[in-house]
Amino acid sequence: MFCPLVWLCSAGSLPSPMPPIPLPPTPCAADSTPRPAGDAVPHRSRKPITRRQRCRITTTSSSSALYAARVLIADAPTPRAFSALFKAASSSSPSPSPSPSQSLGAQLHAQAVVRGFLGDVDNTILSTAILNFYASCREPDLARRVFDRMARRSAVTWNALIKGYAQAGRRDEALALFRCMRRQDGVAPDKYTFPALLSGIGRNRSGGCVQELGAAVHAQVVKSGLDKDPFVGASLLSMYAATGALEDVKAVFDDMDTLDPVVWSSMISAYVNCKEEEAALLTFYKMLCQDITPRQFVYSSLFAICGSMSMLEMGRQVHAHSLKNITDNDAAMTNALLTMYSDCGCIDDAWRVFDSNDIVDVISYNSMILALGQHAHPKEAVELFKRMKFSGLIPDEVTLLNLLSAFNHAGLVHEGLHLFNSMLDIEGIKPSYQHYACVIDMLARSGEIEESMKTIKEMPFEAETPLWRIVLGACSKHGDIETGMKIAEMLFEKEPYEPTNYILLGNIYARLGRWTETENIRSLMEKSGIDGDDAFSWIEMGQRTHRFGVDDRAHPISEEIYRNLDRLMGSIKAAGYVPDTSFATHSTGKNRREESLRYHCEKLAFAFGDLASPSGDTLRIMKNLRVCGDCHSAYKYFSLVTGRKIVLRDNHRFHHFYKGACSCRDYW
DNA sequence: GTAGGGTTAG
Repeated sequence: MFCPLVWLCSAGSLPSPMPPIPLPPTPCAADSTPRPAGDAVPHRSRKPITRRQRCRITTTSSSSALYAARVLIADAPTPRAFSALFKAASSSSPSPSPSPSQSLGAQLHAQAVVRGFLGDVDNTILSTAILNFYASCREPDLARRVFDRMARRSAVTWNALIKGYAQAGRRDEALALFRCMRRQDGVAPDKYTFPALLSGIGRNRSGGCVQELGAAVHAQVVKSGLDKDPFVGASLLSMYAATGALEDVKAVFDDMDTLDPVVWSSMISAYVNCKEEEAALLTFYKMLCQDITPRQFVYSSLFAICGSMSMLEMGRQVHAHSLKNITDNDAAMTNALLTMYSDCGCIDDAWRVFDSNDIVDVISYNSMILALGQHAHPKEAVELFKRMKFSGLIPDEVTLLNLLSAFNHAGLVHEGLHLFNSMLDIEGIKPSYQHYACVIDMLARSGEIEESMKTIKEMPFEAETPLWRIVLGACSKHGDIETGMKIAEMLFEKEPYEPTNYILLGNIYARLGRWTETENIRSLMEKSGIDGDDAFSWIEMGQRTHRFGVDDRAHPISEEIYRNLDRLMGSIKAAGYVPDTSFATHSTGKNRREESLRYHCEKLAFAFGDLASPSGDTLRIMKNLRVCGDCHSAYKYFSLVTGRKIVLRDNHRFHHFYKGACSCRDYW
């Protein structure tokens, strides 16, 4: 049986040191003779460094740090000064290509060698600073080279190297180092070690028994007496949240007995990760009751909850709350706010947040392009993409995916294919599986099923079942029974218990009026005990969420809702609505099929909203599955006869109904 | 010379 404690205490060995290698290129290669400490390289000016310049080294961007570094080296070229400079170089964010901070660090490293600062046996502090610099740049192997050359290593040295491997996603090497550290005399894991190690376990969920590893490290935390430390506790919470172990998350939190804001923030985010939105909100209220002022991180999590659940009123309240407590702008929080408004169906509010944002980054643009695509504004998405490039920001793979998705939602196949075919040459981004999946979805959805199958065969990736399901859905939409059956058979083999596969094939038969086959599939599902997801819709009204299933009569004012729906159906029929019984999935006669469409959940939700809100108000309705074609038609007429704007969010996108038309132009 | 929490796709 696996024993965490035994595992952690096992005699794992530190990977053997690598052979010595040349240090990073030095700009002073010609002057490579090490100089004793304090022997300064000749310089042009010796202006004394000011207090403000020293401060800038540790607090500001790498370009300011570089300037300050030059001044400081000229002024006080001591090992201690170099350590401070490496700290400045480490503070900027890592980048995959050689960044200014990396080149600055490499220059400093060379200077330190040239000046002989690393020849001294007692160079632990400076070497650790250099090691930490490479670790921060996601270059753990370079950090390891510095580590291997050190005569003495402190706990700080070990911690920095463990962090380097953990943050680069190299969990096993981080763990091997941790085991080695435990065996060293005079060095013991401390409150810095565990956060570094735990972040790596949470980050890398592939391979090994992640939960057992986490539990093993947790046991070591307790053994070290650090389980009450807020930094260690927050790391433990996040690690357990990443592995989905909510009970362990709660146990750690309950044991903490802390008022530390980051621990509360981690707890809220853990609930969000585990899809426990109500518990997250409750924790937020408890946090406020403890007089802890929330920071940006907390609001980001709350906006994500309100968006995912389409709780607009709650979202507005949280937004107002954040305005009272947060004075400094933060890109991530603002981006979360933008997405919250979009997810709640308020694309105009999302625009307002985007336009008023002082710090606009790649994710801001990506989020807004995504929102515009989901709300059927492909032209604006393209304009924003151009604006993004004009501003100097470089689009990434998500940008192109979101833009492709905007074309897909609008059925702009030609534009989508043009972007896809030119993305490597023009934007320098190689299409990933997701880009292929989006294009295949676009082709199939538009009726080009043969072309989509050809693309699946030709793409350099193996198609996964969700992608096949998308094409099967398109076969249902376009009545391609031959291809649909082939895909369904393959899917039944791979996923015999996935209900959607059966439902989609059943829908193909139903839409072609082949009721015998439809019933056969239905009885096969029943015999096999396979249950599909029940469709439901919901609407926020009077600070409450009202949920409706199909033919649902559970609502307290159900009778009034049904009466209103019957009245509305009469009105829209008079205006020209004709029920589309091809969307009914039962074989019973035409009248019964019409009846079965009448009380679909999205129609009930609209009838309730119409009853419960002042005439003329916009109604925002959500559905957990794709909107039914007949309901889509009915909604257009609802908007016509009631004069209301209706925003319907389904599991894929938004439909804006107004004056008898939908923003999707009947393409979805 | 070292540490924890948040945002974008499908």
